[in-house]
Parts: sequence; C-alpha cells; structure tokens
Amino acid sequence: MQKYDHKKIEKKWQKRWEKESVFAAKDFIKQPTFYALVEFPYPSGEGLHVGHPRSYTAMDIVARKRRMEGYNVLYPIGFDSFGLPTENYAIKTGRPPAEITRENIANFTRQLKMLGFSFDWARTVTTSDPAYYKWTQWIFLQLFKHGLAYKKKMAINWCLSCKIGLANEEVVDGACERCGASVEKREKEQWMLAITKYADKLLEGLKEVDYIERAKVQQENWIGRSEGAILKFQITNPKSQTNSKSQIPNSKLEIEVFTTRPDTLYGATYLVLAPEHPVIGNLKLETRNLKEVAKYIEIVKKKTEAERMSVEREKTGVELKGIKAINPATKEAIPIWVADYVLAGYGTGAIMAVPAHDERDFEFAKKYNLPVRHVVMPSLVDGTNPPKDGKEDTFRNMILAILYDPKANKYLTLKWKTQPWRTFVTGGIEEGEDSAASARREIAEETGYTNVRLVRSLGMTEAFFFAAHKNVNRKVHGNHFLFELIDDTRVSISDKEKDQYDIQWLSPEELRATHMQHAEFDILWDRIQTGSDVYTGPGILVNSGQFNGLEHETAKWKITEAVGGQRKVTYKLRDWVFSRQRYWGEPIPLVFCEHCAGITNNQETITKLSEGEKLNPGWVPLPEDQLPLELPKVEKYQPTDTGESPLAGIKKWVNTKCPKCGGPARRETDTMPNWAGSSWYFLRYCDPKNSKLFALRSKLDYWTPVDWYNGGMEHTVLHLLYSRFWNQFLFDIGAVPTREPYKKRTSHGLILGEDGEKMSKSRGNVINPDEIIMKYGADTLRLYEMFMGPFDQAVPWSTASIAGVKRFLERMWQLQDRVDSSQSTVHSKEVEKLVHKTIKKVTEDIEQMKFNTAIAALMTLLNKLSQQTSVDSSQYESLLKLLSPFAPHITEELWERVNVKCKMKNVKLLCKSEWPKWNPALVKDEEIELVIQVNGKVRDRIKTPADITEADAKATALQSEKVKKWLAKKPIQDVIFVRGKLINLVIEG
RNA sequence: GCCGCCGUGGUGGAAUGGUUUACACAGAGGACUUAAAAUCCUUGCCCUUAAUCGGGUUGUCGGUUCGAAUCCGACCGGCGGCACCA
Repeated sequence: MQKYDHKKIEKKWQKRWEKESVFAAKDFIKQPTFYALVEFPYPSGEGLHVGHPRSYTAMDIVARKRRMEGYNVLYPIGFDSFGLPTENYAIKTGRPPAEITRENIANFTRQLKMLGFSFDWARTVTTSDPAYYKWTQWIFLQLFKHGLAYKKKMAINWCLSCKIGLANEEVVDGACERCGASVEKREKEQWMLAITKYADKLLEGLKEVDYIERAKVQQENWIGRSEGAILKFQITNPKSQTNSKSQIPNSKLEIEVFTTRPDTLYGATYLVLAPEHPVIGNLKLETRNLKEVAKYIEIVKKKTEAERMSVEREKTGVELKGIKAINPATKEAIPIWVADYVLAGYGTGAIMAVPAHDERDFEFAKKYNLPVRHVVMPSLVDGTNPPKDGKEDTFRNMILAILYDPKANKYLTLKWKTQPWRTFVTGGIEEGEDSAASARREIAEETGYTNVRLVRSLGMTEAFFFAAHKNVNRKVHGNHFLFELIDDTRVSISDKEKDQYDIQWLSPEELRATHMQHAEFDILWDRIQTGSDVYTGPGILVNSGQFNGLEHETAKWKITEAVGGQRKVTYKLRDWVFSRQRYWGEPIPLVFCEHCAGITNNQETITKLSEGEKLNPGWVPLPEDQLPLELPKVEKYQPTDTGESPLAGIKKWVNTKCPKCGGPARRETDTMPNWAGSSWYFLRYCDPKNSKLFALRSKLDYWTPVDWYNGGMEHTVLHLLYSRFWNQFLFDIGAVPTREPYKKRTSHGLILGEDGEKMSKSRGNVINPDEIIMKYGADTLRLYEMFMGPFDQAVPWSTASIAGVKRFLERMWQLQDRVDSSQSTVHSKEVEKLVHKTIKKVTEDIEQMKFNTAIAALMTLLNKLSQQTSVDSSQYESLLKLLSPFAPHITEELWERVNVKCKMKNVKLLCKSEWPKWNPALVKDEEIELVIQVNGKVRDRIKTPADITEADAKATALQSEKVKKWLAKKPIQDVIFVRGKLINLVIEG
C-alpha cells in the first residue's frame, strides 16, 4: 500500500473539483436552495490567518453536508479590499493600492484554494473593483435620493495618527479602534447616513431572526432605545422681575429636558445643560457670571474624548448665576448648571437632575451642595411577619433612628421583652413635627441619650407587616436617619419604657447576624455602608403632591401629562459618519454646483428635486449611467493634516461640469468608509457579473435571504448593523425581497497563540497556515481547527495536538486494506449499531456546530472498526461520507480506492454522493448496563434488557450481593426508576 | 458601575437533573527494532490499602432533590460587551 501522501492527494482532488465545477451554484434549478455565507477576508499583505479557516471550514462542512442532502448550495467568497492597511503600504512604498491589492488577492486565493473549500469561485467579488463599487455608489445614490444621506458640519472624531475621521463605532475608549492613537474632536463637513431613522426597524427585525443571543444583545445595547418624556422648564430671572429693562421676556424662554424618569420630577432640584447647549448663548444677557461660564466651556472643549469619557473623573460644572428654572410640578425656582457630565448629543442635551434617584446627579449634588429630595421609596413586605388577611389595615408615618457609637463601633438596638424581636429606635411622627426632630425626640424618650448628632438621612421606605402587639396590619412610611453618639449623656427614661425592652449595643457583625424586625434592614444597612442613599429602583411616590402613593411606573405618564410634557423615545444610536478623507475607498458620486444651490430656493423648481437635493442644497447626484465614478490616478496617497482627501489635490478630477445645469461644479473629494462595500456583498454573490443591475431580482428571489451566516463577534455591532440597515433600506424601496438579510447568524471563537494570548506579530506567536498545510496537509489543519475545542469559544493553538488528528487520518488510510465487500465479513450487530449511532451523532452535531464532539464520535467508530480483521465496505463508506465534509481530500481518495478495489461501477464523486441516514431501530440499545444506586450512590451495574420494567429492575437489584450489603436489611422506603438508565433504592439513614 | 458568558484531570475538552472525566494531547510502563523514529498494547484524579473494598472530588459556601458539574442563593476568580446615554 502507498503511503498517505497528503500533498499529492490534495492537489489531485482540488484540480478535479475545479475542472468539473463541482461546487458551482446553479441559478433557478428546481431544488431546495441553501445560502451559506462567511465574512469575506480583507486581503492584507500578511496573508491568511489561521483564524480564517476556522470559520470557513465550519461553513464548508455545513455546505458540503447540505449538497449531499440534496440542496442547491451557494457558498461564495470574495475580497473586502478597500481599507487603510493597503493605503498605508502604498504611502510607504509609493506603489498603487490597486496593484498591491491584486497581489494580495492572488496570494489569498492560492491559500484558500489549498484548503479545499467548496466555494463557487466563479462568483468571486472584489469591493475595490469598479465593476463592483459601481453598485456601492448606486446604492449610496438611492440613499441620497431618499433623503437618508446629508452633509453636516459637525464635530467628528479625528484620529491624529490615521488622519481620518472615524465613525462613532470606530472609537474605542476615546482612542482610534485601528491604531490606538488618541482621537480629538474636529469640526468638519461630513456626509452622514441617517441610520437612526431605522433604529426601530433594526430593533424590531432582531425579533424575527435566529442570531446567537450575544449578537442580539450587543445590537440592542448599541441601538440603546429608551422610553421617556420631554419636559419643559421655564426660565425666570429674579432680577428682571424688578428690572423691566430686561431683554428676555420671562415667560418665553424654555429649556427642554429628556428624562426616562418623569415620575421623579418632584425631586428635580436643579437643571444641567451640556456645555455645547445652544441656549447658553441666549442666556448671556441674564447670566451674572458669564466670564466664569465661558472659561469653563473653553476648558471642556480642550479636553480630548478620552479625558472627557474617563469614568474615574470627578464631575465638574458651573452654575449660571442670576437665572433660575421653574420646576413645572413644584413651581419652585431651581438653579441651572452647565456641566460636561451631560452629553450634548443625547436627548435634548439638558437634564433635570434628581440627586435622590440618580447616582450621577447625587455625586454632583454632593460636591456642589445642591438639595436632595426623595420622591420614590421602595415598597417592602416583611417576609417573616407578613400582613394577615382579615385584619384591619392601619397606616402610620414613622421615623426610624439608627444611633451609632463611633468610639465603640456599635449600633444601638432595642431587645424587646414583650415581643420576640429586636428593633432600632422607632416612633410615630407627631402632627406638624419635623421628622428629624421627631427622631431626636424618640432617641431621648426611648434610650435617654440626648447628646447625639444627625449624620444624615437614610431616605424613606414603605413597609407592610402584621403588628402583633396591636393585632392589626400596618402600612408604614418610614423616614430613616443615622445619628452619632457624641457622648453618653443620658436622661432617665420612664418605667413603662424600661419594662418593654433592654437597650443593647451591637457590633456591625452582630447586627448583621441578628434578625432585625425591619423589612428594610438590608436597604438601610447598604445605605450606611455605601454612604449613598440614592434609590434607583421601583417604588411608591412621596413628596409628590397629588401623585403621592402612586406606583412609579403609573406616575411616570400621569406626571408627564399633568405638566404638559410629551412621551419620547430616544436612542443611543447616532447617524453614521460616512465620509473618509482618504484615497483608497469608493468615491462619493456627488458634485457641488453653486448655480444649482441658488435654484433650490426657488419654490417652483424645488418640487422637482429629490429628497437628497432638498436636504443638501447644491449637491447634485451623478446620473446613474455615469457610474462607476472611478478613482483617479494620483501621485501621492498621503493624507493631509488639513483633513482633506488626497483626491482634493487633483484639480482635473475635482473640477467638473454639473450634470444638471452644465455649469462649473466640484466633485466631492471624500471617499466612503470601508464598511460600505461589505454592507451588500452578499447580494452581489447572487448575480456577480451583472452590469445593468446590482443583482437581477429573480436571482435575489431565488437565493436570498442568507440561510446561515457565520462570522466573528467583532463584527456584530458594526458590519452586521450597517448591512442590516442597507438591506432594510433596499427592501423599503423594493429592491430586495426580504427585510432581514440573514436568517441565522453564528459566531466562531478566536484562535489564540500557543501562549494563550491573542496572535500578533509583535508577540511573535503567529501561526502560518502555509507551513501547517505543507507539513500536515489541509485535511489535518481543517480537522484540527474543528477538533481543538467548542466552536464558539476562544481556544489556544497547540501544534502538539495536531499530531493526534494527523494520526487519526493515517489510521483511516491504513484501514483501506482491510475493507472487504465480499459479505464474508461477520456482520457484527454491535458494530452496525455503532455505525448508525455515529451517523445520528455526526448529523446532529454538525447542525449545532458541535464539530469537536462529531469528530470524537468518528474517532470512536474508527477505533472500533480497527479492532476487526476485516471491515465491511458499506460501514467503511458510511464513515468516509461522515468524515468527508471535515477532510474532503483524503476521503475522496479513499472512496475512489475502495470503489476500485471492490469493483463498483458508475461511481460518483464522494462529495456528490448521498448523506447517510440512520436506522432508528439500530440507534436504540437493546441491552444496557443498569446503574443500581442506594441512596443516590452507585453500588452496582448489571447488564439488563433496555426495556426492563421497574419491578424486574428492582428484583434484579435486590439479588446483587453488593447491593444487599449496602441495604443492610433496612426496609426500602422508596424506589426511583429511570427507564433504561438506573434504579435508586432509598433506605433510612 | 451595568449587562452577558465561563470556572471539570498535567493540558484541550466531554457530560445541561441520573455512572464525572467521552475523544484527543502530554506522561509512565511494555512489545517490535542492533538502535532510534514510526506503530501497537497497557496504564493514567486524590486519600486510604500489599491489593481489593471504601471514602472524597466539577472555583468556595449554602439550599432544592431520592439523586446536582448541571437548578436556586451568596461569595471568589476569569473573559467579553457597554459605559456620565439622564
């Protein structure tokens, strides 16, 4: 027998598959279709990463299995070839990016072909190919015409190193996602795509797709929908009420705030404006400390994104002195502050601050000594002493005072003699009495301590319990206070009090271990520990006028309505910054025409304009027949510090004629971001060569949506969201058949270096797939990457482990000699059963991407077959078929050899043969090893028929000597029987 | 800080309410060989024991259950995402 020569075999079959176009997807044939998609690679100069084959092999396995199951499979590949690394390389070497890209693609193609993926190579797309980006530009023009693209002067994230504007999504921790350099804000005119108009649709669409949960959650978080209200606060100037010279009509000026908690309006004790808020300019005349405010705003502007976003930073701000806002609920005049903890870009750029129920507001209020008012309190039921049915309900306003002795580190408690409980000092509030004063009085009356200091309020709670000493149910609104003992000055307390309880001081540990008779104990204790009594949870309104007693969710909308506010939904998602000031990207196919800009004001002509032209006066789209607008040749690819694209320097290209009026016009010199081309590539695969349409509708109808899309977790926010947006837009204009582009999305885990760290050049832990293929072969690499661990988890590379996988293929190869079709093989039922169990296991595991256990099952079967001196050919063929999607070359070769050996006729390629089916009768076990437990511990295992009855099982179990020993003649109290698995005898002890 | 995921031999991992450690890697012992490589066979958690028996063991502690790696609670550790989003 020949040696297993992976190089020869792999080359042989790759040629054969290519020659016969075995994996070409056929349009329109009457077969069920299956569209398998993987993220197309960026053709970097470094070549294929070992991470690529993990995803590509996984989907290749699914695709190959589907073909064998009778599907017409589309499994395409292409190249996402616009992007910064190539451009940076071009800058360094002076070579044209297109040329570099061509070479890199050739290298990637060579590497991908070596791995034997069943791609339909005839459908390859390349995003930097003008024949492709023609249609990227076309889609952009449709977005423009429908008013979803607009140019806006705005502060963008400017990467100082890449010299390029970044999308919000590309800024990570205030730094450039790509190079890690710091990012600053720059005012620039940018093309924007109004993805926020699709926020709800993008959220809604998630409900109908089968994505891994993590991906859904990440998209939901990114879109960040929150329901709240817009509330208006009027501005007054106390000075102007006495000074009629004021320029500002008092009642006209308002500030709108967005809040998700309108129920806390009564607790809004000040307003905060973002430093960029435009109303600050209008308030100039009335602000007394204008210089101070201007200085603060100046300082904020100078901060980099990273500095401003740093979490640890202490909040800063400045009050607008001289003016106040009117809380629309309480009618109180409250101060207005400017602080950079409020973001200009979210909501209205202004907030009402409720320090009692918002951590950030609380922190700010504490620093600047602003008032805190609790308006929502948690509602608690005492679980150990709940209210009883049929008892009278009573209500009391009470105080609860916790007295702390800092010298002894102890807390004062009352240990009751008349009741089985322990409490803090509590008492009712007397008519008209201040609650803090009431607490002080109760401490003196109940304990005698008079020299105490109020540390702070611990907020309020509502509690329900059964008051046994009064035989009634109690609802209590509690005002809680923390006091400190200054010294032990005491007055005597009444005998009546003395008879009821003992005064006991407990350490914190004792206190926590003791059951206190307060449902709110945990909350209070937490507030003492953290020093904060901010309460952000659900509850009941207090200090809120007519809304007192309402549940906070109900109160939200009632209060909003009462003060004339409006319900409002807000998103974290921002519009997509679509301009890049670089060369190597799709040119934006628009020109700016001064003349046409003038016409826009004309009411007669305006009706003829598209939404995009109305929105962007003077910007004229290129006629579609002039697409593609190709990238011109340039001398230098260098980006500029001024933020202009290298294209701006090519006067011949920039200066053009207006397609509308024929007058002089200037081209847009920004290019598109590299996310553009990948936002629709899956559509182009359906009809990659069409020069008249981005894809023929009937082909889209035939193939889309993508049935199964596998890719990296790092793309779930950016690429997945952008491409869903484009697809939904194309659906809305009737260009594609489905709203959602991908039915199912899965994700592979990273392959780490052997050191467990992320693979990177600088760490020197990069594995080159070429070397692995050379040494072990493509089949071994594929199999190893599928076997190394659970598909969706990160796993470190281990070159040592590859040997085991290779060994498995070697043994597979060796076994061919023992294959025998003469029926002389003793057809062991045990082996036949294992074959069918393996078919079932592998078939099901592939669907769940549990490739590692599928391979383990194949290894087990091979181990079994190897024990025999001769192997039944049909069993061997089943094994070959099951293994073929994982290791397509060696199995194809063995399939051919076995068929020659056994003199079969008209034999198809293995990859075109039928996927094996399992016989349900053979998958079931007839005999099992019944596990016998005594009190849940395994004491014996006995072979029995699989369908043994409980009575028989019990009888069998009782005969076992081992079991008898453990039963020790004690009576059996219970028997638990699990059919086909175990019997558990329960005895005393 | 919030949300999500995870914690099992020397290693990658399997088992998602029923036999912990399938499958593989590394290790140890043996066979073949002049020798090595390759291959094949045996072994393989800890305590106790001469060996068996027995006991313990899925990050820690507690709970539910006849029975928990698996379900629940608290804690410890790790990973990922979001992060002043009102």
